[in-house]
Amino acid sequence: MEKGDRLMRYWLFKSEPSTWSWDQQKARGEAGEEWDGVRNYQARNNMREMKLGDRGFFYHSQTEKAVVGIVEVIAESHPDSTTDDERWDCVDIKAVTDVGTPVTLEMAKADPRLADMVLVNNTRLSVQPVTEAEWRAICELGGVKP
DNA sequence: GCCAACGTTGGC
DNA sequence: GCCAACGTTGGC
Repeated sequence: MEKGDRLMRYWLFKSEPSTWSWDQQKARGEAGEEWDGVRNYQARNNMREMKLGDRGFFYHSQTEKAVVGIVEVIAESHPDSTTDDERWDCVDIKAVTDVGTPVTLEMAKADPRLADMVLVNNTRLSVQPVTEAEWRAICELGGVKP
């Protein structure tokens, strides 16, 4: 492997469907959308780690509490256009595919492979890292090719 | 609608 | 630099 190369990483983006839903994300198509409005350092730091082509789960909080889609990072960290505050950056993501069987929080909690997943243990973090093993497990539960 | 968990702010 | 107060998030 060459210098600077790095394996694809996996992430999870959490959104309230009433604020920004998977349908809205899909409607943006290839153009994608800024994942703006994040005002939490940990979540921001995770976005700063993201590279083009990284994949992520799209999670609906509140009413649905389930992973409903898969997204791809199409622009690396840049200033958040919704604020002049220089502290806040964000990435752009586009919808890649639906998760056929939405993977609910309940399902994630019930699966021993996901016992250490951030989603299960730190419910409040809105942008989270996902391990490759967790990625594969969720994809399997959701009926998606990883 | 409530409450627990957590992050952030501001006074000292 | 500590800690209490406050605000927000998200599961139930």
